[in-house]
Amino acid sequence: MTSETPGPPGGPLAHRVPDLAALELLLAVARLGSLGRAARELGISQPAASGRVRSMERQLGVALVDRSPRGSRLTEAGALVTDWARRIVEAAEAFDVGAQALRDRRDSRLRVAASMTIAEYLLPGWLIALRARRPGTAVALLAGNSAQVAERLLGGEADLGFVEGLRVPAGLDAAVVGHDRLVVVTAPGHAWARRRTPVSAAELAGTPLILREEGSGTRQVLDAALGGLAAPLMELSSTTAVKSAAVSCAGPAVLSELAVGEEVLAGRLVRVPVAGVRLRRELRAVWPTGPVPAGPARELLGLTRGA
Amino acid sequence: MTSETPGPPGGPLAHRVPDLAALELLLAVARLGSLGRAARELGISQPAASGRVRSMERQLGVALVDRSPRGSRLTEAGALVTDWARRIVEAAEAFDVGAQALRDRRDSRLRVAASMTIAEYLLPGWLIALRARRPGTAVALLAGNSAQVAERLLGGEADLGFVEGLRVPAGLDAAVVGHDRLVVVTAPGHAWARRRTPVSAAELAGTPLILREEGSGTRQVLDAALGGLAAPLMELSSTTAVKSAAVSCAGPAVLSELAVGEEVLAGRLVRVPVAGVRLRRELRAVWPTGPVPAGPARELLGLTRGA
DNA sequence: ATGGGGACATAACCTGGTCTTATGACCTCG
DNA sequence: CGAGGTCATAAGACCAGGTTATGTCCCCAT
Repeated sequence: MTSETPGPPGGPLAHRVPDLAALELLLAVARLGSLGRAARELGISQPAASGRVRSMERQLGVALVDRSPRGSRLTEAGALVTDWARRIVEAAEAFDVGAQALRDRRDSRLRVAASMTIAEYLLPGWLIALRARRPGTAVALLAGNSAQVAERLLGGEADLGFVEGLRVPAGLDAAVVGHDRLVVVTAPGHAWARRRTPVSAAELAGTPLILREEGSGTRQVLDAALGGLAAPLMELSSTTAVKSAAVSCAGPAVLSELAVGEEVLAGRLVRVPVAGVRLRRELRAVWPTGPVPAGPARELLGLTRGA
Repeated sequence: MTSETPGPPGGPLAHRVPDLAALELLLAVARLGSLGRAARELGISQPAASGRVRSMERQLGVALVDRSPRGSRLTEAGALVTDWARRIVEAAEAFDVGAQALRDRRDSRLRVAASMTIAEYLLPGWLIALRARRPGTAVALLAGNSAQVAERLLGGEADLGFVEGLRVPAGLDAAVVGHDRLVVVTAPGHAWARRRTPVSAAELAGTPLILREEGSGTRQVLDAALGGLAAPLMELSSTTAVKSAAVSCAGPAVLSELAVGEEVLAGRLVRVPVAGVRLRRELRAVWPTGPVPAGPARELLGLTRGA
C-alpha cells in the first residue's frame, strides 16, 4: 500500500510508530536479552534504554518485554512487534547505505553507475553486503539510464556499472548478475487473476493496459516484445502510480518483477501467466572493455554474482 | 540483511536516517509539488516543513528538492531517496496497523486470531487494505498456533481466524486465502544454487539442512513431507536466525516462501528446485461452522480473497 | 547466611532540537 | 502594478530524551 491512500487517521505516522532509535533498541534487547546490555551496545545509559522501552510500550499500549531481575525477554506480542520493527530497520539500512553512496560523489574508492531500477531495488542490498565484508569502503553512486552509465564508465568517472536492457552498450564488457522480468499483474478481483491459461501476445497487445509513459525503459521493453503495439489504458509517470492503479483494480498492469515482488507475495496483486512474449531482461554489470576491474569493484561484482 | 550483522559503523542508524516525520514530509512534497502544501497536509507550519527538508538535506549531504518561486520538484537524487524512503514508510504503516490491532485487545468490532506466520507477513497488508475501505474499524489481533486459533473462535473470543497447515481444525469452516510453500534456499555461492535438476526427496532427506527447531510449524511440515527424516545441520529458534545462517553460506535452509521472498528477489538467497516433495500448504481463513461471518469479518475475508 | 554483582526503576537536572508566529524577498499572472 | 502564490529567516517557547546518582530486588557464591 502506498502513501497515496486516503491516509491513516489520527495524525501522522510518526506519532504512532516509535522512532528508529527505539526500534533498534528493541531489536538489541531481543537479541541480547537485557536492557542494560542493549543500552551498552547502542552507547546509551541503562536508564535511557529502560525509559525508552517503557515509553514505547506506553505509546503502543502493549507490553513488549518481560522484565526480571535476571534480564528481559520479549513478550509474545513483543516478538511480533519486533518482527515488524525489523522490517522498518532493514528498510532504513537500505536507505542509509543508499543515501551515503549518493553523498560521496567523487573521490570515493568505488564509483558505481547504475540504472534507476537497479539503484532503487538491488543496489542497497549489495552495498549492505559489501559493507559487511569490507567495512569502510566509500562508495559513490550515479544513477542514470544505460547510455549515461556507459558514458560514465568510458569517461573514467565510474569504476563499475549496472544496466538492465537487451543489449550491452558498445565499448563495455558485461557479466549477467541477475534477471528482471516484466510481469502482467492485476488486482485479485480482476478476471485475469483467475486465468490458468496463459495470455497470448496478441491478446496482450489487444487489451488496454496500465503502463508507464512512452519512453520509459519498461515501456520500451514491452513495446519491443509485442512489436510496438501496446495499448495503453492509462499512462502513468511512476512505477508507484502504476502499482496503485493496478491495486485499485483499474485493470492489468505491466511492471518489473522487482517492483511488484512484495505486492504479489502479499496477495495484493496477482501475477497473470503470459506466453509467447519475451519479457525477461538481463541485469548486467558492465565495465570498460578489458580485464575485470580490480579492487573494490571486483569485490562488489563478486557479491552480486554470489561470492 | 538482518541487524545481527556486524552493524553499521559510525553510530546508530537513527543518527543517519531522517525520522519518519521527515520521510513522510518528503513523500508529501514529492506528491504535492510544494513545501507549503505538504506542510498543510501534515498539519505543520510552512517554515517547519522548510526547515525539516533543509536539515534532511544537510544530514544526507544531498540536495533533494529544487525550490522555485513556483513550487518544489524533486532532484534526481531526491527521487531515488524518496523511493527508498517510501519503503521505510510502508514498513512503518504495516507496523502501525499491526501494533494497533495488538493493542485493541477486546471490545473491538473485529477480533482476529491468526497464526504467527500470517500475522507477521500477511495480516498487516490486509489490515491496511481494510482500513482504506472501512476507516475506523477497530481490529483486535491474537496470535497463536492453529489450536489456539480454533479455541478462540469456538469460545467466541474471535470472529475470524487464519491458519496455515494441512488440515482444518474440527468445528471450523474454511476458505483458502492464499498459499505458502516451504522452499529450499542457499546462498548464491552454494553448489545447489546452480542446480537446474530438481533435488529429490531422498536427496533432501539425506542432506544436513539449516532448520527451525523441532516442534515448529515449519519443521513439522517438512518432516511430514519427507516422512519424518529431515537431517538438521543446525537447529535455530527463529526464522531470522535461519535466514542469516543461510545467507552466510552455512548450507541449504528450508523456510517459508513468505519469509525469504525479499531475499530471493534481491539475490541474497537462491531458490533451489525440489521435486517429489509436497511443501505447499494452504493458508486458510476459518470461522465456526456455519454461515460465513457477517460485518467487518466478511469484509476482511473478502479482501484476502480479492474483493 | 551474607555480601557481591547484575538488572531494572526512580529522581533531578540539562541540553538540544523542533515547533510556532511574524516577517521579508521573490516570481508570476491578471 | 498589485494580488497571491512560493520559500527563507529570525526570535522565542517548549518538550523529549539523555545523563548521573541512587534505590530495590534477586541470584549466586563464598
